[in-house]
Amino acid sequence: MNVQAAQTWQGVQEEVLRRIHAREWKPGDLIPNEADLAKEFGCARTTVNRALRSLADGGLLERRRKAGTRVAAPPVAKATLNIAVIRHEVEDRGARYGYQLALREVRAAPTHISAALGVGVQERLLHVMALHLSNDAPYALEDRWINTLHVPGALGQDFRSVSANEWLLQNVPYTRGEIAFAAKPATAENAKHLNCPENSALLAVNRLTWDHDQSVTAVQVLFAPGHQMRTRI
Amino acid sequence: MNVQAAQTWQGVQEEVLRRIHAREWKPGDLIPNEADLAKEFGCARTTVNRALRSLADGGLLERRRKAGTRVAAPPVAKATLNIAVIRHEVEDRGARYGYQLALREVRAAPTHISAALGVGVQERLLHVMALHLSNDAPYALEDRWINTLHVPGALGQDFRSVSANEWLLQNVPYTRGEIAFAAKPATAENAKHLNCPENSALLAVNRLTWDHDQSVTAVQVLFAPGHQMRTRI
DNA sequence: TCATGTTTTATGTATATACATAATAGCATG
DNA sequence: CATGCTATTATGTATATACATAAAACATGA
Repeated sequence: MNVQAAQTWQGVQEEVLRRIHAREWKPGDLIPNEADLAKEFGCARTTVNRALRSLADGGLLERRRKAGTRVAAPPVAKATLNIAVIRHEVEDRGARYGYQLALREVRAAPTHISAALGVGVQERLLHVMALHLSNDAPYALEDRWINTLHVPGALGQDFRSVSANEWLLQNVPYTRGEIAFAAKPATAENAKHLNCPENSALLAVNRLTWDHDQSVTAVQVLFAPGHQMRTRI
Repeated sequence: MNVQAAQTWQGVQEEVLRRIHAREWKPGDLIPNEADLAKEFGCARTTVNRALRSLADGGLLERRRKAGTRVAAPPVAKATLNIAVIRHEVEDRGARYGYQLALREVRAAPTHISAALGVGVQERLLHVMALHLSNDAPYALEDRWINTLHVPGALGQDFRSVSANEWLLQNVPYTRGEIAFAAKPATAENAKHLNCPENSALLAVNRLTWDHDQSVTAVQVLFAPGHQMRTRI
């Protein structure tokens, strides 16, 4: 057989990938154990382990102690989207970034927001709406509620020049969060800000972040019509 | 200082994470090198390397040879979405899956499709449209073009009981692909299939997959209004 | 001053070895 | 026959050691 090959974990990974793509090892198949592969490739088991672990992280292999390693079936594609500061997103596209604060108020939140943030319904929270611009055209509309019980420092910010998006990321840590992607029709208010027809289809990204057991912020970002989020698999 | 701690790479990772969250190491900061951390934690450098590498994979750290390791600034959130077979997606939600083939034809594709697939404009490709149902309600509309030059076997499938989505994943390997998420208004035809008003906001997922340098398929999946894709960060 | 070559340094990787752990398979016992 | 114990096995992890490599820092010479 094609013995030898590379002594690097990347080399092993490549060969394993090749066998999967070539259907030598089909989805669901049990592949040889690490020790055998190490012997075949003429490298240490550690090296094989590194290669297989990396593929398992990527979802292409499934590993269980004693049971062995098998090709994932069906091969799940993992799309990794980078959720960055919106300013950087715009600048990375080579466009000029602009920012406009549309609203800043402190008041009790709608029930679905206070419930999501895990605070009392009568609790007064910081509500910020802002428009992000790309080359002076509306790019995204940010609608955010900040849990001021956990982040009192936000009350001292006017968010007129630095967006809440950016300020929070730089000043308030979070340990976990949830993201949901959906399509929503533009409300009259959305349409006014984004300069698009009412009921336009908008890509909505909803985020909810937590710092340990304290909620930090709930935000909805609505992108201008036609916006795409892209990634490779 | 708090010496000792864990001898496991997960333990080291936890402590490093704690320091980042506690802002002991702020975004942009250079953190101690592996050898020093190993000495501090009383473990091998390999163990520290494993912990830091894992955090770097997750986007929380940035590492460069000689330059050292620093806390990523801004901390980029990576949202990983699992793109699975639609049938499994429905069944995982505890719903009954249904499938209806809406159209199957072989003809020249629109130019944007043939361009994306890298085939001649007059090339006849396999075009399949199908509806995926969840508890008999429309769940997603799949609009797919298959590069029959590379996947001639698809011509022998009628896709009446097994969806192209599933058949391709089980029978045709791919090595890379692109995914784009967007919101689109429902066309009259979309609306008819998805049983929703025309111009409803629909979440659209476009995928283009390749097997080495050969295109495999281009597909657009339109989800019924209100659909969300969720993930944790 | 600038370009170029050299040294230094932090991360990246490979290896042998050892032990830990999860899960299966087989065995024994009631 | 069911049930629980035990041995086996494949992956998971920790360690010392060694060397590779990228990149910054430094030195050198035109």
